[in-house]
Amino acid sequence: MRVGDFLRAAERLFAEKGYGPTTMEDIARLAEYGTGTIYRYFASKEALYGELLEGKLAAYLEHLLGRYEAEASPWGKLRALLHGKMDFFAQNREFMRIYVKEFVPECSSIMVGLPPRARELRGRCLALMREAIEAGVRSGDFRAVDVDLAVAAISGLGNELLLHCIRVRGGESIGEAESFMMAFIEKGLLSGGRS
Amino acid sequence: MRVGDFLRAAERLFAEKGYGPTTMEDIARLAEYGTGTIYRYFASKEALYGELLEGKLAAYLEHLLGRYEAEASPWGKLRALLHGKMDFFAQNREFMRIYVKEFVPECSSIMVGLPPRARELRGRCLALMREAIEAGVRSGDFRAVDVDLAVAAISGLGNELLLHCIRVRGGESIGEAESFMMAFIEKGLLSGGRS
Amino acid sequence: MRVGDFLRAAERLFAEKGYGPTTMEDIARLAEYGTGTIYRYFASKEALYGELLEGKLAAYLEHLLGRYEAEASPWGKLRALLHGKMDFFAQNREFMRIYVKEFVPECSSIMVGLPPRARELRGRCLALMREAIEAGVRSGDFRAVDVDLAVAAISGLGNELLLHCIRVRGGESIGEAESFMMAFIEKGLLSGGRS
Amino acid sequence: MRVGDFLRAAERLFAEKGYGPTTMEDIARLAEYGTGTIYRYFASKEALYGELLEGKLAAYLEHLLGRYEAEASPWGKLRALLHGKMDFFAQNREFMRIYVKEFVPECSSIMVGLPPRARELRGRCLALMREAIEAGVRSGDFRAVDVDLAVAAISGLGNELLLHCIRVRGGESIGEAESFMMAFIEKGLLSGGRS
DNA sequence: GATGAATGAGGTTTCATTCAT
DNA sequence: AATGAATGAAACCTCATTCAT
Repeated sequence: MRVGDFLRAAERLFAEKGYGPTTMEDIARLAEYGTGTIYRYFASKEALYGELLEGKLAAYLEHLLGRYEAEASPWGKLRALLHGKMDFFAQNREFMRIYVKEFVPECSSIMVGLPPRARELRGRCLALMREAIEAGVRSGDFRAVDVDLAVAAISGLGNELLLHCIRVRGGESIGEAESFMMAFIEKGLLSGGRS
Repeated sequence: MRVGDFLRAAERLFAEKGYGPTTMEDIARLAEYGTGTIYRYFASKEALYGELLEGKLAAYLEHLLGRYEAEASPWGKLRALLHGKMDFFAQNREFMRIYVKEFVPECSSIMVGLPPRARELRGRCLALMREAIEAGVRSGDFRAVDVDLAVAAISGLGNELLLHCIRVRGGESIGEAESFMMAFIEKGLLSGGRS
Repeated sequence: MRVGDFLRAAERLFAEKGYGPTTMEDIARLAEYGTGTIYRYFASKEALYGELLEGKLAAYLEHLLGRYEAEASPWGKLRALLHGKMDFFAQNREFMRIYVKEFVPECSSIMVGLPPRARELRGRCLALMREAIEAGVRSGDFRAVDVDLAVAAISGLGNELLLHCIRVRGGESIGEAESFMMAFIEKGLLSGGRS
Repeated sequence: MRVGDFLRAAERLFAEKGYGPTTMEDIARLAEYGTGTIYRYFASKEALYGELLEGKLAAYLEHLLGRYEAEASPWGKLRALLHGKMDFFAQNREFMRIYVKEFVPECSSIMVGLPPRARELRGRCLALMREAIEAGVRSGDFRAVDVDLAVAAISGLGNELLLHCIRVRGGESIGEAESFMMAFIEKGLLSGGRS
């Protein structure tokens, strides 16, 4: 399908060079179509970018939801989300770079112009983690933390670990990073105490 | 000083709109100079960006070093670094957005073009944390974790918490976020165990 | 062909105003295209200039070669070259101005930036005359002169005569100038002696 | 004298880089004055260029006139002019490059904007040669040539020989070139005949 | 539907000239 | 008188978008 060809090409180029430096001609050439053809499927460069984000985020949410709902306990749900994240991005490394650039610095003015649906999807992904943590705090499984801070901390931690795996280790050791992450979230860094 | 005027204006605009969408005319107008004047102080837009990063990172490193060296224990050093980070970025919110955009997704191709000195400074900031964690692991104060993963995790966690504070709470509650972060790094999220 | 349109427009404007004062917009307007269109065919202003020189010099060399090789005697060859020169530039008056500006003052620093192929072509044109004169000196048909000086003298003499024809006489009397040149080269200016 | 400092600096830079690429700041720096100071002595870049040309051409005319008037015979006058030319330019090599660029391709449109006095001075230099040749033709010392063509030919020949000397031989062998030129003008290139 | 040549608005950069000091 | 920081017009060049084929 042509739409998919363009999205795939755009994903690769946006991840490699960033949004600005990527030209519509680059995308068309990589997708092996004429430049003008893109405009039959996307209204503009911005719209193409928006649809790319939306599509990927929808897949990400789907990916998380299945695992999330299969678990009952808060800690199980949280582990499912974290595993799902590592899993999804390990298989979508190009998208990960876009995702991080776009959402990590989700400060007000930067988001201007982003399609509302992409925002909403991203919000629903985060809401799952919020739910899990809230439940865990309520049930006493987790410490009595500020839930929003916990969501932010765990998100950032996971993103950076994923980037580290790709950056330093060529993406080979995501399993190891995941184990580390689980232990870190469970027990922190200091030794002693919990056996 | 003119150089400072331009750097301040550039910092604000790069933080708000990102590098690409910010024009030299924007910067000049905000600094209240003519467009051509910038070029008496900076060779190009890229050079201006580079000098901005370098200057800020040098200040950041300085800021960290003082606190870091004043502490003796690994946990003290790590806390000093984390406090120094929150502190510095709380006072340099605009730079923080640039910092996160630039360094969080430090994947190979994205870094191309960044001035080597900025890279080096950033590397030295991270090296401090690496040292502290390594020492803690050696002394047995910290669990026997992979040091690189720990550095990545703690960096990402801190960045995201900072962003969260600015994003959601208008930057008022950095102290609270810092307390949360310390406890999270110390003990993790799960309750029980360590008293 | 578009490339040709641009080359023709550029030739005319570079000849009239020189390289610096001619703008890409001038060229585009004269060629009846939009400014940006030039860049689909030429990488830069410099590249356009280079390709213009190369194309014309290649044609000039071709033009000379045919006549040159058809002659056997040194004097015949030299006359062929001189006639070929007058002929070619009479039909390429605009290029002549560029040629003279570019190659007459072929002093080291001025040549910087000229495309190597253009230099080479120009060198091959001069080499033909050098060959002819060398042969004539060897055969005794010509006086025993320094060949390099003779090449320079005859080149400069021809260039200036061509310019004179265009300048003063509107280019109508190139035939007359050619006759003068042949006689001048043959016998010099002084009367008496050779019958 | 400041005016002289600026003219000297401008001469050197215009000769090296050409008119366009030379900036007023370049000139001021080389003359060791502030940029703005130039404008106390010259109305504009163009005016500076014009005055440079005028001054040099006036000196050139002076240089020629003395030698010219000291000779009585047409051939003597012509030789005086040619020797004067080689002499003057041998001592004013930087100016020579400017002179050639400016006057060799003296085609209508290129001269637009040149100060009338510079044109006039250049005209008077050429007029001397014209006079000498006219006299020689009238007296029968020279062949019955078209005087204008002869002036053009001899001018171009001399210019190119001068350039050749600087280009190829580093300006060391102007004497040799002058001898060649005299013989060439006298007898042409072909052997035989006149002893 | 598909194309890719054409476009021109807009960005970066240069530099002759001005003017407050 | 001398300066050099400041300027802004104008140059080169890019690229998202259009549209005739």
